Amino acid sequence: MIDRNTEQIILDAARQIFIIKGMDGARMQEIADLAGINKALLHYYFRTKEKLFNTIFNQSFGDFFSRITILMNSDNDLLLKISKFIEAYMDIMLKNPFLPRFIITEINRNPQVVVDKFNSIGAEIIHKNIKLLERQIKDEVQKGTIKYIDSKQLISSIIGLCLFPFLAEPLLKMLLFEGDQAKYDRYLKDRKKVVEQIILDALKP
Amino acid sequence: MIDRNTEQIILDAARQIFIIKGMDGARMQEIADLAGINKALLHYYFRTKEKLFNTIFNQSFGDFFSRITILMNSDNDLLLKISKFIEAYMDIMLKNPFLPRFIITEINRNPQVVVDKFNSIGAEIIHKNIKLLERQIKDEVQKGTIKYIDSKQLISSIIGLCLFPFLAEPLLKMLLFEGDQAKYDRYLKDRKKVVEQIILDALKP
DNA sequence: GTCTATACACTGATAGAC
DNA sequence: GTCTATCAGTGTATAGAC
Repeated sequence: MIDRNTEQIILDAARQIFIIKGMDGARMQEIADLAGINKALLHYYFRTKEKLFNTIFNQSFGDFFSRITILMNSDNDLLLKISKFIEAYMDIMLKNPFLPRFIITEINRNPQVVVDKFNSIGAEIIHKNIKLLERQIKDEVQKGTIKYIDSKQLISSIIGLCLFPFLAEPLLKMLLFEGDQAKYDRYLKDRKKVVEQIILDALKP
Repeated sequence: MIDRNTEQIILDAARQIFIIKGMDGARMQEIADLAGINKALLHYYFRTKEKLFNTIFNQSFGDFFSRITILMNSDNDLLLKISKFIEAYMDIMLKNPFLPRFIITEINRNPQVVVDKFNSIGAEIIHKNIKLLERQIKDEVQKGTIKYIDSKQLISSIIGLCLFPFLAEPLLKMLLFEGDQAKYDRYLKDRKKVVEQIILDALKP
């Protein structure tokens, strides 16, 4: 009925196109060309462009969040947990540098759909983990182990520091590195330690 | 020849649509409807969709950078300059919350065009200001007034901390605030001081 | 300057042969 | 499962009347 190999080839091609051009900008013809097949076969496997897109988006989005959840699940000491989170998070992004922009772009196009997908993928477990992390932060603040900072501000700062270089890559590369890719890669590589340092300084009592 | 009033109405409508839906997702019909005119008139004023889009994008992009340039031009002491920058930058974004996502989305679609536009808008003056700021950072590091940090890492961290809440708004609102807009507005309002605190802590020798 | 009507191109989707 | 050919819908753009 379905050739898993062909299906995978289509998904790989679709992912590349959708991630760069987004749902609206992507063309079925482009995807077919990249996959080395014709349009009709795309529809044979996925019926509509929207279904194909949703498959890609759900994969990426689900992957994105499940990895984060795993990261948060460790029951380490807070500072160690944060350090490990930053390191692992940056590693994931280095392997999927277009993912953040893809998700943000799609959010821009249709925020509601993203919220719905998030809920269908497993909002509860993620919420639970975030609440847990927030509680941990508040406890440490209470104990005086770390300086006062609002837990939501801290979490968004960590993620923002990690993601921004990927979200704004072309701009930063142009503004700071005169378009030099090698220098930008070096910057990305160094980023882990910098983010860790900034966050730890911010928490030092 | 051209009714400046009608032109402005069209631009306002086009901006709203393009900023949310992007170049590919926007429809001329939608823009015409929002402007209260018909499609033909859009073409009378701007000939093509692409020209209309470029007008909007260049305005937004140019505005975005010229404001930043002005901010950087003050010859204050570094720490004061950074504090003032964060404050003014956040104020600009609070007034144009969709701007960062609009620019990132367009970058994703066509990075080269963005680079070209950047160069045509006035890359030299911006580069000059960035180099100046980098020099200032390096000098202060040298003098020991601030702790060592790579100047490019510092600059991107400041901007990232400011912009991320706007870039990822729907996600953050959902993940951290259960979709509560009022809470999110409060978070944004507090953000200035948090970013300032984080950066100043990172620079404390 | 502004409208209605329409031309023209493109793209998603399907029919049907192999 | 895979292809070629084709349809139907949509969207940009223009022609021409007022």
